[in-house]
Amino acid sequence: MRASKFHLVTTRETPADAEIASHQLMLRSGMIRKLTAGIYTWTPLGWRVLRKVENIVREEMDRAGYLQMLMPAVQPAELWRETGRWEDFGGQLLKLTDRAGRDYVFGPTHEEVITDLARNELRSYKQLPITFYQIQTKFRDEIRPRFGVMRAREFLMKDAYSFHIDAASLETTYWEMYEVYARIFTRAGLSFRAVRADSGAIGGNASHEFHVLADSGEDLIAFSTGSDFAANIELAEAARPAVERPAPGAEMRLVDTPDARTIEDLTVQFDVQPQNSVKTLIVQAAEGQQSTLVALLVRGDHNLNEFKAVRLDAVAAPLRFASEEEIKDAMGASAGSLGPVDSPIPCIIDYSVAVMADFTAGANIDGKHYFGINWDRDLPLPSQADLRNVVNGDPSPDGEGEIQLARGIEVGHIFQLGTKYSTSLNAVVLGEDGRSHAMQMGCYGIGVSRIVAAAIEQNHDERGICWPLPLAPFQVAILPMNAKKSYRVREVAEALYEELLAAGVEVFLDDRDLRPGVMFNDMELIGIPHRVVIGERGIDSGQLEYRLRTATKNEEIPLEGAAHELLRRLAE
RNA sequence: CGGGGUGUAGCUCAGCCUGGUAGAGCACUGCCUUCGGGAGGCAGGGGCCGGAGGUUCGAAUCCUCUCACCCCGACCA
Repeated sequence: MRASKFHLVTTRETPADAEIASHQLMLRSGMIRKLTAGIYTWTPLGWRVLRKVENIVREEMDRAGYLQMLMPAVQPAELWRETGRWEDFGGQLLKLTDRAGRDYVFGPTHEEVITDLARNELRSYKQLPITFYQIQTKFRDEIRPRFGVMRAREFLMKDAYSFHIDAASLETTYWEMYEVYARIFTRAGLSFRAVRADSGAIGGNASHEFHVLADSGEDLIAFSTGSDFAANIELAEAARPAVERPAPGAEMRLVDTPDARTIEDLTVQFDVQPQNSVKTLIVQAAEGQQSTLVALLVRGDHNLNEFKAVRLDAVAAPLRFASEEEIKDAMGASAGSLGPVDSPIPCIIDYSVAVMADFTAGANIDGKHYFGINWDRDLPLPSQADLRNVVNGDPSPDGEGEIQLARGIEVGHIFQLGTKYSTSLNAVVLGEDGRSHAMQMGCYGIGVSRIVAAAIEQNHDERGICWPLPLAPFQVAILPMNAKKSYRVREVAEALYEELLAAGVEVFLDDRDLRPGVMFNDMELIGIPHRVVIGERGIDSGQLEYRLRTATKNEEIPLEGAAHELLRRLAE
């Protein structure tokens, strides 16, 4: 590609509304343009990268024998009513109405459509197992789209669906897909981690997420230093403390703490360590409990894990924190002065709270805390559960090694759905036994457009993007210095360009006749991995200046046979 | 959806408090000089100041209402 024929529009200044590196760099390099909140145009530059990701995904899916297809983006409401998701999917579902007043959705996912197809097409276990996939635009009306294409409302997704006669077959395909995903992210040149995940609202048994590791990631993932344990923090169990509760060492006393509403206030104003205090959180109780609210207690330096909390029988689903008024009514005190002593509502404490002694908690009297609380002596030990997020240094739940936390960007998610959709949509086949069986299903997603942003998060520096070679919009940039004045520079640049082009290399010739600094900065911003500079000096000495985007120093390659040398380096 | 904020040229922003001819830098067009890390000069094009009402002789500026976008919280590829 010649720069003069390409649409390259870079900016020096960072658009005001871009927060994270990938969003800023995608806008500055001109890869994307915002049309409206959470909806983006991919320019020719961005589209080249998006297509690279898409091709890797397609090639690996095809190689595994999965069948590509294309389903409609606009789907009739009836199907969604059949599965109950017309109501259950919530506000993220974009609903449309046609001129006759019929309802539709713009597909946020395609379980309904594929299962409808499957119930009409699949009759016999002999047709199973089978896996379909598509790469298509999805729309989810996110409450708060942000970070550019990282969390867009309209986005490109690869979604796959598998159908099976039994759970064993589903499991086989599931793990096969796990391997295919690992190959895809490896080929894309990404550093990633597969972790156990909450199967959430989609339902089903096993589920794994694939995360690209990046400090700006919105998810926390936990993995073990001593084993292959890896899980989303939502799911990672906190090991029960191995220690016994120490004997009481202090009297319980009521202390005036008028200005202490948070654990931090307590540690600043009094001689209290966060790990020796207790946080009391009030949530809605499940139907039929003795009280409408329930108190959840975690150590002051721990955080409540809402996914664990909501799974407790006593707690209402979905999780709802009590309002200020509800707290005041039930407890007689405001948030900030709550605790287990004389609590009018049931308490559930985290395992780590059960082994605390001489600890501090609110007194359920505004502006007062109890210091030196001890279970059994001052109040009965309440029921216990795993309520908290794991933290760095916790023992791994499998007993091998310690927990380390890292930030990740979720780019893939695989689920074993079971028969959730095949049952509600009556997708059955005849088995070997001559009877009808609801098909077992799996579903498997990859955020194709999100991968582009995630790759940038993981691969950039102060100058711009550093594409992994498989994702780069162009592999080689040729920068002629002062070409207008130098016939030789033009000749050499053109010859090298043509030679690389003929060899099938995606090469970008910057023939814009700009000042060198502008070209260098543009090529570094858009992240082309290999760069060759052609100038009079180099031609005289028979050497061309070469540099890898991620390198800090120039190298020289011989002018004679430069194309071959570049091809060799590209193949490395 | 709650809480906070911003809307002035393609981009980054000033001007608004204290009403009186709409600005800068970058980008864009032409010419000249310059030419190995975002050059300089000259000349230009481009804005119903988000929109609608109101106050006023006069509104980007003050008031009311709207719309859009961004940030902080719960969801997801």
